[in-house]
Amino acid sequence: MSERNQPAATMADIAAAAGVSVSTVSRALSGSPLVASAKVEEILRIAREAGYVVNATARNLRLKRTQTIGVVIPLAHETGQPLTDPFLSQMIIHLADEITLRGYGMFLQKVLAPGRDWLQQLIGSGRADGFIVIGQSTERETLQAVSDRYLPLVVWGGQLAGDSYCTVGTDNRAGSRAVTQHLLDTGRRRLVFLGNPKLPELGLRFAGYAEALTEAAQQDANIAPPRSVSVHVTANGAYDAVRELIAEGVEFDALVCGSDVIAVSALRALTSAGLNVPRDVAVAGYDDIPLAAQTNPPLTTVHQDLPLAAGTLVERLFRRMDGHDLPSVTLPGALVVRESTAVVV
Amino acid sequence: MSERNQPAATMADIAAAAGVSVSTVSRALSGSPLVASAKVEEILRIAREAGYVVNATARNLRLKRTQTIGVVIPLAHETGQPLTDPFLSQMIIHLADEITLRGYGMFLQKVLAPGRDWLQQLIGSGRADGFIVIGQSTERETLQAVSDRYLPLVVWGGQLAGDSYCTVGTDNRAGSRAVTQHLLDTGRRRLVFLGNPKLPELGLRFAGYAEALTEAAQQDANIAPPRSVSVHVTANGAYDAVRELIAEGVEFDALVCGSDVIAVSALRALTSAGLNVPRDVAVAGYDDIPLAAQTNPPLTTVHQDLPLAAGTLVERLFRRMDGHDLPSVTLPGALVVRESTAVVV
DNA sequence: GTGGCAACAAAAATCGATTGCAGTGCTGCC
DNA sequence: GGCAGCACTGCAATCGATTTTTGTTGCCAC
Repeated sequence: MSERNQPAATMADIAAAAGVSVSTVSRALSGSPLVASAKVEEILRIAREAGYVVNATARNLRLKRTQTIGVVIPLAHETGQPLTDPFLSQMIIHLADEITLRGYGMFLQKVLAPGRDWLQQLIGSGRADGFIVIGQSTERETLQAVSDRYLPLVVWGGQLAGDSYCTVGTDNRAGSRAVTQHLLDTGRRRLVFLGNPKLPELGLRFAGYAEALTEAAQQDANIAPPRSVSVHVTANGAYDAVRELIAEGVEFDALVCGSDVIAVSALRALTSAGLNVPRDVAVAGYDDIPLAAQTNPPLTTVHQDLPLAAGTLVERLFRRMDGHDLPSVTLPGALVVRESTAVVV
Repeated sequence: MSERNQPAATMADIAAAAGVSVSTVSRALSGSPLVASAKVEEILRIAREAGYVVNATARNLRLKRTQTIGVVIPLAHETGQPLTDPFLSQMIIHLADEITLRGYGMFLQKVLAPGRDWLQQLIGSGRADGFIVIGQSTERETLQAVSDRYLPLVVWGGQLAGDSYCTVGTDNRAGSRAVTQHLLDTGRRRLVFLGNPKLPELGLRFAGYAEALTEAAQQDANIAPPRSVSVHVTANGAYDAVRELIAEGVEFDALVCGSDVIAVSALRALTSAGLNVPRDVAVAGYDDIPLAAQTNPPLTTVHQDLPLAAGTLVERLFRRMDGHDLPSVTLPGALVVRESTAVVV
């Protein structure tokens, strides 16, 4: 819009002002060699003076592409919760970086209450040339159904058996296994997993935890069997869960948390219950958010390389947009040992 | 797209399948009373079976509205830096919440190297019905120029004298003044400000700091004059700056940091230099990001209510989109005292 | 029997940019 | 003389939905 409450100039206006046809203006603006260079300059000058900008909507309609990537966050599992996990919000920023770098825009959509065809709707609407879905939530079937027919789609999250859609994520199972092994190696014997294993990523992390435990139990009968405590995604979910665990008299000397956010909350709960970390209980997280290095004590966790993850997601997506049907990628995670799992002598 | 590599169904296809005209389909889909209800049901059924979704681009072109809000992050001052400040990334998430709640989509755009008319371009492109600009960066003139002619624009940031565009932000000057006063009250005398005062928000925070100092100096000659140390926005910017400050032999017993991110970095620098916080040096931040409560020691800072801020931004924007020319708002900030500024007896 | 009026459906124009194709007037070659 | 080529330019169709206009029913009353 050039003036307040005044319709924006169109290409036809510029054409009229320059005394040429609309197509000539279009070509001049797009640097086509089919227009005399003197005329191009004049048209550009007039367009500049009029503050003319090509209307993206009209162009998109005509060209059937939007120069836009859709980033979708389905939140089926905990409706209404604001998404405050720093890991995810940082992910979005990094995605924005990568997408902007490639000259695309980013259309961010939170799906509060996924309906029957939410993803179909989004894709069908033609708002974006490709989609990145952050987290599978409980929407695996939807993703599965859509990916059979729609190529430019990439999902952030753990790779699950039987899923045909393209995911990018760290090896949740291996990461969690490494953390659990580390805890066992440092003498912990009664490890509880904190998080809802029904969510895809947390399920894999629970599996890794359970695997390590079961294996170790064959050597050492003192190792308690796997046990998971589900946790709400609210700010105090883990806090409440841990307090409850203590109140119930459950014995444990380590908490394997499904995420750093859960771990931080668990730390608070333990401390407030008079337990010392790491002396009485070791705590490990997952993600390595910036906060993890700053907690008291600093948190042992599994590092996920966010810039790499975002870069890989976007790179995969663009190649899929070019028609290549690429498989899923599993990125390495790295165990980061800090004081929250230290051995107190 | 309904099938891989197959063009999506259009309204004309649905019309043909239903044996009616396109306009009838359009009306049926939009619930117009001008179509017999039996026919409506049949059309809806056919559309559903075909997996038909109205093409947003075409609709937008026709209706001249996009149901989309543009969120823009200009990064003129530190080009190429990924935006990892948790405060800003959380802000984006909260904005996404508010925007989604109102049935709009969010178009997120990072502007890496603002050109002459970046905002004009963005607005003129017609990609969004209104824009939220996060941070004024060095782009005050651009904002000024645009806001004279374009109403649906709201800016997050400090309110500066002479700016006519609509801003929403906390009272940076007062917040910083309160922190500084708190430090003076607890016995600190040589306070250094950490951050680049040329950036709008940091300028206001520096002003508040300087005000408090200058006033107090009239009572107490021992109070050192205001002094600011500019800091790069990189991960280690503040770290380096503080180490340098120490190396230069500058004496200080408190650091008033322009943001929590700066403060956290400063904490590390002080600790690594063998200084104790808060005994030797008090450190205060600004923003109250989640991390601030978890640092060692926990950080005194100025809390900014992020959900409220995002809500206000969006609410203002929507009312401006309705044609109301609303003035700027200043939200309250709250001093949060934690151990990083405690008095050690 | 027909004029008048609903009630509805179909055709056509609209939104703004892009593009295939058909000119434009002129030169040069066969 | 006729036709191809040159270096452009412009007409008109296209994209897919919406809205306006126009047209066609059916029904009732006079």
